[in-house]
Amino acid sequence: MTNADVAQVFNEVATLLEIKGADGFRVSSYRRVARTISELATDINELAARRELHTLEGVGKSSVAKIEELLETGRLSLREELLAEVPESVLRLLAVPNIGPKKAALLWREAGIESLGDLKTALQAGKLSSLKGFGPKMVTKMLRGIEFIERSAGRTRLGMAWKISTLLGGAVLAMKGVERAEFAGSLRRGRETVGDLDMLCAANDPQRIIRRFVQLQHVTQVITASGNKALVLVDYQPFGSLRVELRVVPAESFGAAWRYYTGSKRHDARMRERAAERGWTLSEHGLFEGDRLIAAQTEEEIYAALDLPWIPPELREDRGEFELKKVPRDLIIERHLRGDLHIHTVASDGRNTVEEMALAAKERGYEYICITEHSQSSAIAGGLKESVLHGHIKDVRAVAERMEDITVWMGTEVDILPDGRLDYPDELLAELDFVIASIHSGMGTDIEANTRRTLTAMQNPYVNCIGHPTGRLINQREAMPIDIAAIAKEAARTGTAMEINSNNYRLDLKDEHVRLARDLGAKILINTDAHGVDQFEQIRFGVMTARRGWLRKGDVLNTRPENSIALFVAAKRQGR
DNA sequence: GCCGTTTTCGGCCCGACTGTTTTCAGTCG
Repeated sequence: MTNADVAQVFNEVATLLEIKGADGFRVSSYRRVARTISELATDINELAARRELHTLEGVGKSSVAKIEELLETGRLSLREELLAEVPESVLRLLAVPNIGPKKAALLWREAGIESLGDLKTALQAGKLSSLKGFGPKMVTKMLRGIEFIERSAGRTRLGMAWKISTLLGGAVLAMKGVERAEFAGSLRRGRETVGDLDMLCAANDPQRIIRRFVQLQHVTQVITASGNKALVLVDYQPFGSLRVELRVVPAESFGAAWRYYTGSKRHDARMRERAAERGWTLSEHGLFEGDRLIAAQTEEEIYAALDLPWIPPELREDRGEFELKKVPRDLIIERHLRGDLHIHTVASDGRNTVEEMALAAKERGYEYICITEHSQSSAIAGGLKESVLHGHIKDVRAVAERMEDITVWMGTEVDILPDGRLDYPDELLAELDFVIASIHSGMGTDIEANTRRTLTAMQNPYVNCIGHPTGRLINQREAMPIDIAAIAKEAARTGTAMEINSNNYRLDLKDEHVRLARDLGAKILINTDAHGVDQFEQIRFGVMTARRGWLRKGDVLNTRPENSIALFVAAKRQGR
């Protein structure tokens, strides 16, 4: 079992206990164990073998025994006992708004509801009106919630949410009387997906702003609107629809509200603890000692009052940010990046020419790019046959000659074949400046086979980077099971970088994997995998992901000048 | 279930909102 497997079981047990009505603190301790394990840089099996499980934060005697049981037998008797009482499908009811553990238990016990489908049918038929907490308003809300779940499959990709937020933010800022408007929530923290968009604005006349807001052109449904807030559904085609919550807050306490609604919930909980230790209270209105206001106007003031540096939103996940004496000044930002080494053109499945891509990159202030078309096995993606690649190398070199103020390298995104060999011979790879190797097909379910396949590819002296290492497509395709820790160690050993693919469908490596890989010594490359000039801007999402993985400038290969990249390649080829 | 100790129990983050079997439990963030 992997760390993620163990964590999932603990999470499931927590939810099952919650439905059964177990003590809330007991429930949270299971969640805490799950979290600790999922964020662990070490293999849980190793820790268990070394008898060090008890050293983990929040893991006591009882959890040690349960982890050991899981690792030894692959099963957990507590989980099985609970599942004998509560069917697994009942867990999914919790995704519906206004249904928590209590109502889920009620639905299942009193009405025999075991799935979302059951619930929808029963709600529509008006069969639940006798149940406590299922009045007409609740029924309407729940039905809308179920429809939303069905329509959006849960969460929205960061890239789409970003587009919508930009458009909507502009509309709100343009309203008379709005002094300031900002987004909060998981969008601000740069999470790969977003549930609802949380938006804040500062204005004196909240009711007027709310009235205007619900009448905006793209608002298709008003879910609630009262006083200083509104929850609406907005629809911006072709990007899609999303729920947006706007709160109008006073400018004097904007920082308090922004911090609060940015979350994460766990980060906020830790902040409240810190406030409580000092006998203070912290809320969306500010930091208070009794009735006396200590800080509210800016986030910085609040953090400072609690003896903390201002913590960047991407770090607010309670993953160790409270132990920081100061936030690293060189935490990665977009401006640190000097180039992009994963770019497609019309020669394979891109939409722009080499020259167009190079000019667009130069426009962004990049010093270098690398053209990396697909290889012959990726037929659907217009992969280049060996003979065609020879010609393309000449074409790209010719463009490179002509370009001023930007270096254009020639590379490839070569397929990693099922046995770990590459889709081009070494002699051909040797002619290229930089080689990304990626898996595009035959992503198996066997973690050992997948891992071996990638390890083998990394051992090739011409492979400089593993592209999108897990192959996931957010909301579309699961990540293939692969041992990231093993790959990161080998990456560090062989001098191979691991990619953060900034495309908002991929964001692969994902945040926790980024941090793990960094901790194990791997260098990271943040690329866009741009298939057109319009996609360079997606680098933003890769950088956010990198920040969520706590990367600093020095951890990222493409913050280095071009000669240093060339040295990185040469060192591996020469076996240094 | 965990943790720390004033050490084997008692506390663990908490305010706002909402529907409503009207006085608060349940949910949310």
